[in-house]
Amino acid sequence: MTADPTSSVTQTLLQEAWDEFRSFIKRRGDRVTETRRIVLERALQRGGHFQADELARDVSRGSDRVSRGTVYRTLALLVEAGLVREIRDRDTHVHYEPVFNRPHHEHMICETCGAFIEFDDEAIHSLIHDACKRMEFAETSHRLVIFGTCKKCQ
Amino acid sequence: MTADPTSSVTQTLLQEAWDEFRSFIKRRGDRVTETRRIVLERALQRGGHFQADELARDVSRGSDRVSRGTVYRTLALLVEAGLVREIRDRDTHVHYEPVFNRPHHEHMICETCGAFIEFDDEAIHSLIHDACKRMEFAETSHRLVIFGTCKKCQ
DNA sequence: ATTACTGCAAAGCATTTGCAAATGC
DNA sequence: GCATTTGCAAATGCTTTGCAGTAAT
Repeated sequence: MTADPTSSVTQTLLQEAWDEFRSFIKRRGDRVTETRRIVLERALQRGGHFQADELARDVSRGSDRVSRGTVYRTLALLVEAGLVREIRDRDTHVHYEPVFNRPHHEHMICETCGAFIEFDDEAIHSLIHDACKRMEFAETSHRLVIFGTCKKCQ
Repeated sequence: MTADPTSSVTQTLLQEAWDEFRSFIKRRGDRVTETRRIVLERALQRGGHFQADELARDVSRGSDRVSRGTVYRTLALLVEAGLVREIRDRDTHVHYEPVFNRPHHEHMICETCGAFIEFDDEAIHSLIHDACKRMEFAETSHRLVIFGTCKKCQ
């Protein structure tokens, strides 16, 4: 149901995300800038997961250039806004994943080809919820990663 | 059921761990050294989680001094040997956790005080196993982390 | 005797930061 | 006009590496 192969992010989705980001920025009394719009756009356009440095390199070329430092600063802002989330699983570097308008899901990581496979399981969530209750722990979020070999690589 | 408050690692456990590490080293045709024994010992003595740099600092003082570089190299070896595992959750830096003779468990991380709370849930494992079967994914390991607020901090 | 291991200090590298210039409000 | 943001480049801090000396087999 995606729009077109080159950009998996529809214009409408981008618009909505930008509206949300803008409102977040204003709520904090900060400034809505073109630079921030560009970073958000490029981050969402990457689709799947990406690294800060990767995005920084991408954005440092072309007409809409944004400096490395600013990419890092804006990414942190996007995380605070809840539009992007940090993933720390594999290498030393933080990976990011857009969360805007995406349903909750867990990951399987193929140790052979590196693929991120998304899946979800209501029953697991429910058990996690129970475990928190049992331990008297107030959950804000959780993360489940399964390492192994994907179907293709077996 | 722990031995004494100052070191939660019994002498016997240390001995067993060292035997296992030694056998791993020999199997690879590498060399069994005093330095490696010291790093293993200090790593296990830390109990809970620790960071490489933390251990390096700890070990760089006192009579049994081991250099920073060697700590990192030995830690990598311990991971390969399966005596210690890497945890990448919180900050940019890798955390380590001894796995020798410790039962599998998941973590809850308190976002207020930073505590690592360990818990386990057979039912969750079983569902994870089912999910892998469904997705035709061959699991080698998994990791579940729940973020939130612990009982004390609520 | 060989070959691996260690310590040291230097190099790497993603990320952060300080500061002057640019920009939003 | 004033405060925030940006770009640039330099600094940071953990981690890795090269090399000469040391130790294990």
